[in-house]
Amino acid sequence: MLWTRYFVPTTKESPKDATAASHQLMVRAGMIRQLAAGVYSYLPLGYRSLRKVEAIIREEMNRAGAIELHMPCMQPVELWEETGRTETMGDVLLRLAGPKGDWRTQTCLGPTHEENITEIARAFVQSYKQLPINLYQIQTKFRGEARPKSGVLRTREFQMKDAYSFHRDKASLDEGYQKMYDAYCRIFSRCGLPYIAVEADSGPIGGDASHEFMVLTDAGEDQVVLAENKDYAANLERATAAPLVASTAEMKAMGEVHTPGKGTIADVCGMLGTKPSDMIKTLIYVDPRKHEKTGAPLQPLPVVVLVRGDHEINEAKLRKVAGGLELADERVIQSLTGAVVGFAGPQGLLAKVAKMVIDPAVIGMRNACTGANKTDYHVTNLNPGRDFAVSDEKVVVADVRNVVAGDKSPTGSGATLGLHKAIEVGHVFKLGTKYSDAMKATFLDQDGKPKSFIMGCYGIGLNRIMAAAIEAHHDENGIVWPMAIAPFEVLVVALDPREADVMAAAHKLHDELAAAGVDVLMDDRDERAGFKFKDADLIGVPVRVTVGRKSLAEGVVELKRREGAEIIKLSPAEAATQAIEMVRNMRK
RNA sequence: CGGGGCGUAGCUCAGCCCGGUAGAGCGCUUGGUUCGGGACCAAGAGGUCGCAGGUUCAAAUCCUGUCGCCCCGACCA
Repeated sequence: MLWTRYFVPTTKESPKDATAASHQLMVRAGMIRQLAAGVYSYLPLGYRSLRKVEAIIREEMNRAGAIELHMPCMQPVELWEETGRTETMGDVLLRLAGPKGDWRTQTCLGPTHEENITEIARAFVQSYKQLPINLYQIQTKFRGEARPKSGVLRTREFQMKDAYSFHRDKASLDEGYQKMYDAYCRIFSRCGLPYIAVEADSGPIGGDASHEFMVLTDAGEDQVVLAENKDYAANLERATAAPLVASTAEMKAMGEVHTPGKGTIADVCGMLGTKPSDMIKTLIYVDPRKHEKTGAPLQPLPVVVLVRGDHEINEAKLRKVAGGLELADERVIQSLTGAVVGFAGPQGLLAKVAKMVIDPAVIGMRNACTGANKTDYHVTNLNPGRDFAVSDEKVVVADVRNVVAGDKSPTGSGATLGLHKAIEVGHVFKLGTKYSDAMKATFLDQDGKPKSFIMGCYGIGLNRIMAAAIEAHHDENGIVWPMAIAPFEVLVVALDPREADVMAAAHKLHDELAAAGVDVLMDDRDERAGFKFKDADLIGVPVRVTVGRKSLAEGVVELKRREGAEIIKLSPAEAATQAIEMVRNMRK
């Protein structure tokens, strides 16, 4: 491929608002172009790379025994009503607009395809003899993301590989899940990603086991908890820590202090000189659900949640023990505690609430400080068990906090946990029968009885793989592509395109490489050397062969890898051989 | 959805406060000089100033509305 005959619109400047390195570099390298918020065109260079990612995924999925099919982007809303996900997906589900009663209003663009695939299985898979089966597709997904960001890391339209497996029993699901897990490891390794697999929360998609494949980088939006000895890795939403050591301090007499206007933990600590870890944070939640007809709240009483002052509530964990709750507004808090926001404490509240959820870290506290349920006052030396109940039918003691850096690994190894930002590039779930039950998708088992399919589902974000690869592999000059997903494998730079000898040698190199099956691009532009080297580094082709007038006069060309500074001078023929060798070694 | 910011040439931005001929750099075209790490000189092409109303003799500039984009937060296979 000749650069002058190709289309690589590189630029020196990148959009001011591009903060992620991958975003800046993809724009500057002429790989992508934004059309609308969270919507991108893939220009030839970007598309070549995306197609390579796709090919690797396809190969590995096929190798793992999955079968490719293709489902529609355009789907009837009715399908989503079968599983109640019009509700749970909310605005993420993109619906077409149209006049009332028009077919368009009953049509949406698919954000994922559990319903679609389950419908297919329901129609065609009737016997246990057809199981297990894993069906996948690589296809465009649409999601009404509230806030697209970081270039192609979070978009409203993106490419996804989604696979769905169907099983007759748990053991078969476990096997299928492990097969996908292994396939994912191979895929991400081949793409050159420094990934880790972490335990994950399955979120609204449901199911009981799940792993996310993460690439650690500050450009990511997810938070991963990692033990320093690597014996534990989990998404923050899901992560737990070893129990904290309970204090054995002697209980002191409770007191009350005047803390005018000090409604936050930081304020109170600043004034009283206590540590946040000696405070109890008292949060008031309400159940937002209402009776369909009357509009009255299903649960009129609030729920109180206690965590230590230096800890944060983990809403996902809270949802599991107390259902979907929302933070109460000022009015509810005032009427419950008799104080303005910022002065709530657990003492004396139990009778007035539906439930009190206490984080175990709070149980282990002694002589804590918290709000006095009286505006501008706090209490000191509050003791769980003595000053408020920690066992009662309304009390639930459960881990509802986020792990913090410095916590210890839940494996018991004593390893310290740290927090890291990460990009989620893949996610595998054991779904169980959530969708097959809802959609009455059954097969006849050996005993002649209908049973719901036991399902798994497995997603990979192709665009994120590209972006994550760039986040992990770039320097101040540009992208440093892993060979397997580089848009081109070798760049032949012809430095003096008006010299017949140079062009003849460059063309010959180009043709030899191409004939050997190497993806080769030749920069034949009539530009100055520096300009072409800058572009070469920017687009990050892994192997560069420079053909220049001076060195050619000595009978050599220059071979250089994008990573590393070493320049090898070789005869053109030898350079071709070595470049081909390099490419083969680096492809994996 | 809450808070903030920005829409002026293909790109990055100035001009707006204080109304009066629409600008710079990069990129592009032509000619010349240069030629191994984003060269230089000269001459050009290129913009209904997001859109719609309003105020005014006169609006990129002031007012109102609207659309789009970005950032922080909330949300999130």
